[in-house]
Amino acid sequence: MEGREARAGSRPTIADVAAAAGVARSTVSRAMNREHTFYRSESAARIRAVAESLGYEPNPSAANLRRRQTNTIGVLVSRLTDTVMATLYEEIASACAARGYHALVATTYGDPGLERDNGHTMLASRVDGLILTTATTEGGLCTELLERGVPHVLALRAYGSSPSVTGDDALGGYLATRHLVDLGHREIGILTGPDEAPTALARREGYRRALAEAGIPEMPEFVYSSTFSMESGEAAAEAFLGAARRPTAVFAVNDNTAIGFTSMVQRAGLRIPTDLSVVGYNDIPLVGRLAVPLTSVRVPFREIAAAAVDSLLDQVAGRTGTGSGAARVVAPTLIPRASTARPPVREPAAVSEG
Amino acid sequence: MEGREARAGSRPTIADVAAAAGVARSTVSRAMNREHTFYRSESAARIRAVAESLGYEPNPSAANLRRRQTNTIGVLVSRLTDTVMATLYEEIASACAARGYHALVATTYGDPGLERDNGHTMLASRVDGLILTTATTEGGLCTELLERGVPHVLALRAYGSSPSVTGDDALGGYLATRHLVDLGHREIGILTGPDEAPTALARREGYRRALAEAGIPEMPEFVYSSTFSMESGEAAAEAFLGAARRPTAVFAVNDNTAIGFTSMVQRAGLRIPTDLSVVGYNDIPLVGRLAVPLTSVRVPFREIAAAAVDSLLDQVAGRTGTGSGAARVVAPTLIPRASTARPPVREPAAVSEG
DNA sequence: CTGTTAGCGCGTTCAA
DNA sequence: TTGAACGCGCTAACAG
Repeated sequence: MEGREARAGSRPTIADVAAAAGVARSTVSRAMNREHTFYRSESAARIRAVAESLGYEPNPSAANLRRRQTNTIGVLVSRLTDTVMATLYEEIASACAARGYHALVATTYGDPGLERDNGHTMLASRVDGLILTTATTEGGLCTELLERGVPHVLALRAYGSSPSVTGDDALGGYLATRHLVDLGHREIGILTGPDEAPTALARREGYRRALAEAGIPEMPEFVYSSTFSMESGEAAAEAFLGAARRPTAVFAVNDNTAIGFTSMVQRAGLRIPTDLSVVGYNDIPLVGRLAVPLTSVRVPFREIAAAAVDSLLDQVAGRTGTGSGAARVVAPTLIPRASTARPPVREPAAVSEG
Repeated sequence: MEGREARAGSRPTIADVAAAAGVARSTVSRAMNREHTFYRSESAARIRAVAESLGYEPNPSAANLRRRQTNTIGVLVSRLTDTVMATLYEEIASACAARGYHALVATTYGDPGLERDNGHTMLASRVDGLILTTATTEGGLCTELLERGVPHVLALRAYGSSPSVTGDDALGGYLATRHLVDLGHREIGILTGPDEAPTALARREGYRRALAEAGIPEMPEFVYSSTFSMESGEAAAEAFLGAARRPTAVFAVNDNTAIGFTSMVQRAGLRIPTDLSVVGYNDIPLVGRLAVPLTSVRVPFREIAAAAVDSLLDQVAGRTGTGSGAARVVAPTLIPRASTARPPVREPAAVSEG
C-alpha cells in the first residue's frame, strides 16, 4: 500500500500490478497475453483479477514499441460519405476487431496524390498493413507498396500482382443485362462509369457478353458516358433525353449514377418502369426504398472485407498461405425490384407491314 | 557507412540520423520537433535533410510513450453508413489533420453498451480525448467521462454539463415549419423522430413555435411518430395514408425519414408538392438530387466539427479557454427546393355555404 | 514455470 | 546551443 502506488493522475502500470500481485513484471505480462501458455493457468487468472481491480490497462504505445508492431491496419477509401465505402469500411473494422486488430481509415477523395500522402502517413504511424480501395488502372500507391514489400490488399479493385479481393464485376454486369434481356428488352443502354475504373470496365464487359449471347448488337448511341457520381447520372439523362432514339432499358454501373439518371428522367415525365427500365449496381440500402425501388446488383461486402483482412493478416504474419497473394473474386447477386419490367409496347410502326 | 547502418528490414532510427549527421540523438530530436526554438535554425534544417535522405520517420509509439500522449482523438458515431455521421467524421478528421492530430473512429450502432465498450477501447489505446455524437437523453458514457475527467465533447448532441457543439435544432424546426406557413399551409404535420433524441425534441419545439406564432393550433392527429430511419418514414406514411384527415404539408425531423415517407406516399399516387409539401432535415447531398428535390434544413457540419475539435484540444492542452466547457450552438439554414409549394386548393366544400 | 536483465526508440531533463 | 544520461511501460531472451 505504498511506494509503487500509482500517482494521482497517472494510470497504473505493469509494475503496480506486479507489486500488488507479488510477482515479477514479466509474469504479469505473460498473464495478460493470450500468446503465452501461462495465460491459461490459474495464477494467471489471479493476476488478471488483481490487474482489473487496480484498473490496469496495458499501454499500447509501450507494447507496440517493444513488439515492433501495432496490431493496426490502415484502410484507404475515397470517401466515407460514399455509402459503398462506408459499408466496406464498417465490415473491415468489424472483421479486424474479430481478429484482435484495429482498423484506421483515411480518405483519398479520389486523388492519387492524397492516396499516396495518406498511405505514407499511415505507414509512418506504423500500421502493420494497408487495405486499398481506390486503386485505378494507374496503380498508384500499390506499386510502391509492392516494391517496398509492405503487406497490402486491394479490395473491390485489382491491379498488377498485388493481392486483391473483388466482386465479380463482369458477372454483375452480365446479370444486370441478362435480367433486362429476359424481360424482353432488345434496346438496352448503359451508363459506363469512368474509363479509368477497372470495375466499370468489367461491368461493361458483362453487359456486352449478355448482349452478344442474346444476339443483340451493341448500339454505340445507347452508350452514355458517366463517372460514378449522381451528377454524371443527371448529365447522362440529358444526353438520353435529347437523343433521337432511346433504349427501353438502361444499366447503370452504379447506384448513384442510376439515382441521378432516374430522377432526371422522371422529372422529364417518363415513368419508371413503364417507359423505361433501370438497373443499378451495389444495392445500397437507399435504393430499395426509393419511390420506385431500384433493381440492383448486390455485392457481398462483408465477405469481401473478411477475405481482405484475412489475406492481409496472413501477409503480416508471414504466412502467405493458400491463395493469399492471389486474386480472390466473389460473386454478386441480382436483386429485382420495381424499376424493371417488360418493355413498353412499341407503336405498331413499319413493322412488316410495308 | 558501418555499424549504425540500418539492418535490411528495419527502418532507420533517430540514432542512425544522429550518426549520419554527426550530432547527438537529442539534437536530432530537437531538430525534428517544431516546439523547440532550435527547429528553426539552419543546422536543424540540415539535420532534417539528412533524416529525409535516410528515409527516417519518427516512431510514434516511442514518442507517444515518452510524451505520455498520442496526439490522437477518438470519435464515436452511430454508423458510418449514415451520411450525416460520415460527413461529420470526415470534417472532424480534416480539422484534426489541420491541427496536427489524428482521428480514430468507432461505431456504436446506437447501442449504449457498444458506445461504452468502444469508448473504453479507445481510451485503452490512449486517445487524448473523445468526441461523442451518440449521446441520448440518458447520458451514457459521457457521465463517466465527466467523472473521470477525460477530455471530451459532444457533437450534434448535448447532455448535462459536458461541453457540446450542436446545431440549433429548435431554430431549424422553426425555419422548416415557418417556410411551410409562409407558403400558405395551415395544416402542417410532423414526423417526430425518436423520443430519446434531444435533437428530435428540439426540432419539434421549433415546429410548435412556428405554429403558435402563426396562430395555428397543433393538431395531434398530424403528429406521426418515427425514429430516424427510412423504414420509420415508410411506417409514418402508412399512418398518414390511412388517416381520415391529412395535412397539406409535413416536416420530417430527418432526411432519411423524409425519403421513406415521400417514397411511400408517391407510390400511393400522391404528387409532391402538388398534393403534399415535404421538408427534411440535414440536407444530405442525395436529397437535392431526388426525382423531386427535397427542401431541407442545412446544418453546418464543418463548423460544428471544427468547433468540437477546438474545444477538445483546448481541454487536452489544459487551457479550457473562453467558452470551452460551454455549449456552443450553430445556426442551420433552410434550403428551399421542389418538394414544397403552396397548398392545394381545397374543393370548395361546406365553406360558408351552409 | 518464474524472475532477472536488457533494450525497443524516443523526448527531456541537467550540465556543460 | 549541444550532449550525456535517464526512463517512459512493456516484452523477449535467458537463466534458474
